[in-house]
Amino acid sequence: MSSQQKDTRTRILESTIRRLEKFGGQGARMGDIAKDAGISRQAVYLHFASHTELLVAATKYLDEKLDVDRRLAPSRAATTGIERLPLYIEAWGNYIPEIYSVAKALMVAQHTDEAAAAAWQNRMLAMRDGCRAAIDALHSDGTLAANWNRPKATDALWTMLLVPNWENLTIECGWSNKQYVRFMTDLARRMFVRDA
Amino acid sequence: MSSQQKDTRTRILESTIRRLEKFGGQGARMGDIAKDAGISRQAVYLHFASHTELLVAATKYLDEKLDVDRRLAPSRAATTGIERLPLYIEAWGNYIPEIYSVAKALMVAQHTDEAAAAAWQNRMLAMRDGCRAAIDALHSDGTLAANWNRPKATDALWTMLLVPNWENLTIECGWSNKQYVRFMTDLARRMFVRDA
DNA sequence: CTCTTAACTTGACACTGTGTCAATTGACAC
DNA sequence: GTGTCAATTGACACAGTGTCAAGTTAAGAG
Repeated sequence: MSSQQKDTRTRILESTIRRLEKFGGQGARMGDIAKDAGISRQAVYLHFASHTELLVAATKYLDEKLDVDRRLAPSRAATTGIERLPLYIEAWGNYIPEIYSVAKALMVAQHTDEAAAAAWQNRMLAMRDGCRAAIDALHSDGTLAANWNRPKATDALWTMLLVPNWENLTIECGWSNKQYVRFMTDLARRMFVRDA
Repeated sequence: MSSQQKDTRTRILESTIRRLEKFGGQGARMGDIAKDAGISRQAVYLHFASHTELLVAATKYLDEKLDVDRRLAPSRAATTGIERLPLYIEAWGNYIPEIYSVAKALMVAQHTDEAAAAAWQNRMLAMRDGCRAAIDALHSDGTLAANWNRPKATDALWTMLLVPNWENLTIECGWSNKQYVRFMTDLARRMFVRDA
C-alpha cells in the first residue's frame, strides 16, 4: 500500500530493480516494468526517455539507497595504505552482490548502446579511483611492493576487482562472497604490499 | 580472386570474421555478412540456421585456422608444473588477441541467446581444463603453494585468465600483449608456486 | 540435347521490442 | 468552470531476425 503512495518515478525504479533481480535482463523490458509498476508502458516514457536512461537512473537510485558513501567511509578514513587496501576491497566486494542485477543489465546494454557504455565506463572509472587511492597510500607510506609503479599497480588492482571476476568466482565457481573478499584481499596484499 | 573459388560456406565464415574484426558486433548483421560475401541474405540461412550458429561456426573455423593444438603443444609437453604453468599462460595469452573479435561477439550474444551462452561456456570450460592441468601438475610435483587446494587454485587461475581481464588491461589500460602475458605469468607464479 | 538437382535469388512477411505521436480522461487547484 | 498535469489508449515507424514460396541458373547425367 505504502508503495502506492510513492511517486510514480520511484515506483518505476523499484519495479525495474525488482524485475532485474528476479528475472534478469530478459524480464525487464519496458512493458514488463510498466506492468510491474501498475502503469502503462507509455507512462514509463513520461519519466525516462529510454530503457538505458532508466537503467542508469536505477543504478543511481540503488547507490543512494545502499549508501555507497557510508560503505566507503572506513577505507577513506584509514591512515595507512596497509589498512586502506583491504578496507576498500571489502567495501567493494560486499557492494557488488547488492548491485549486481542492475549492474549486469548496464554491462549488457553497453554493447548496443553508447549511453549505457558511457554510464558503465563512468562507474568503473570511479571504482578505479578507489584503487588508485589505495595504491597511492601504499606508495606514500613506502609500503608498495618494489616491482610496481603506481599506474601499473592501479591497473592491476582495478582489473582484478572487475565485476566479471566476482561473477566467475561466485556464480560460476560457487564461492561465497566471504571467500571472494578474503581471496581478493589476500591476493592484493601479496601482490602490492612490500614483503607481505 | 582465389576467394571466389572457395566454397560459399567458407566465404561466409571469412566474411563474418572480417567484419567482426573491422566493425565489431554492430557491423556483422546477417545482411552485412551476406553483402560482404557477395551473396543474398537468404543464402546465409542456407548454410547457417541462425546468427548464433554462424558465430559458433566462425569460432570453430578460427580455432582450426589458428591451430590451437599446435599452440598448446609446448605446455602439454612440459614435464613439470613449474614449466607448464607459464607455457600455458603464454599460449592462451597470445591466443586471445587472435580470436578476440569473434569471441567478443559470442560473449555478447550470450546474454540474449541460450545457444551462444552454451557455446561460450563450453570454450571457457575447455580453458579451465588447461588451468586444472597446470595446477594438477604443480600439485603432483609438490610445488603448489601451501595455502591452496587444487579446485580453489584452478578456480583462481581460471578466473584471472578470463577474457575481460585481458580486455581491460590491454584495450582499456593500454598494456601491450607482452606486458599482459608477463604480468599474468608473474602473478600466477607468485600465487601458485611454492615459495616463488 | 533435355531433364534433374542443388545452390542461389527475389520479394514478401511475421515477430519482437523500442521509441514516437495524437487524442482522450480524470483529478486537483485556482 | 477552466487550466493543467499525469496518465491512458491505440496506432505507428523502425530495425533486425528468421521463414516461406516461387523463380533463376548452371552443371552433370542420361
